[in-house]
Amino acid sequence: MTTTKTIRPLVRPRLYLGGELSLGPGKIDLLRKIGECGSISAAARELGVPYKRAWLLIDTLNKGFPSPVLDTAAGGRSGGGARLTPRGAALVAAYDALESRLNEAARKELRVLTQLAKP
Amino acid sequence: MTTTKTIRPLVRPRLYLGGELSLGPGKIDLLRKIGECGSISAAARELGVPYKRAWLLIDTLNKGFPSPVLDTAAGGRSGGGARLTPRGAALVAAYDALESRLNEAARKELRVLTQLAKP
DNA sequence: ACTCGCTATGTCCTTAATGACATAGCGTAA
DNA sequence: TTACGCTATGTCATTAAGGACATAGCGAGT
Repeated sequence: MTTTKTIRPLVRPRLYLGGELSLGPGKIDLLRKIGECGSISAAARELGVPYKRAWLLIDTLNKGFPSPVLDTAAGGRSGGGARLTPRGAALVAAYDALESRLNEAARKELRVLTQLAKP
Repeated sequence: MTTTKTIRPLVRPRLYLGGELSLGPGKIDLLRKIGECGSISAAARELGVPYKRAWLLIDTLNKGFPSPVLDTAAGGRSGGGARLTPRGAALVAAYDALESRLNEAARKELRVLTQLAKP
């Protein structure tokens, strides 16, 4: 195995934010991709998931949070699209901060665990 | 069912330790319980999971790690039992250390996220 | 008016995950 | 030598999750 430049985090937390609402790497990656692509369907294509599934994930977020994470529009020349709301963007940012914080903080403990796995 | 005084951490990481081997809260809790109870079946009963399932989880750990996480014995007055091997105990300890480290380190970021969920 | 690409939603089928139940084997103590 | 409580393993049914398709509606541009 070769070394990689960007270190893939070993810890990608799934958070339980009360009730039915959970937030893990899948939804975050999707959300981020939608932000980049400007539409749910384009993001779904790039991530290789069916549109329906992507939409469903977003729907749980929109319903779970007090206000939607996406602004969507149907119709128009390009068919419409989707953009992150301030809350959606804040979510991605907060998750990213959390993730890097966790991986930084847990370096030592992770080393112990990976050592236990392959000595 | 017993009540627990300790606060349930918001972050309970699932770790991917290479290949098929993953380690999350379920297996750790089971392992810990087995250590307390001295048998797989007693732990399974207390956790409310079928023995088969508990055994299966342990089996993946025993196969995934270079040496087993449990010492088991069938037969005898009490029917036998199971005890954590040094590796098993180290696993639980390392996971606990990781978990508390993560929750401590990420307090601020977690607050941001929970705020986003319920304002 | 028609087209296009998107959002939004319903239905169905297949497959993976899980639980329930059954059973064999073991060894110590009575 | 019998009984007991555990480990270990197989089989089967049920359920939950995921994917594949189908379809309606929208609206700016041509």
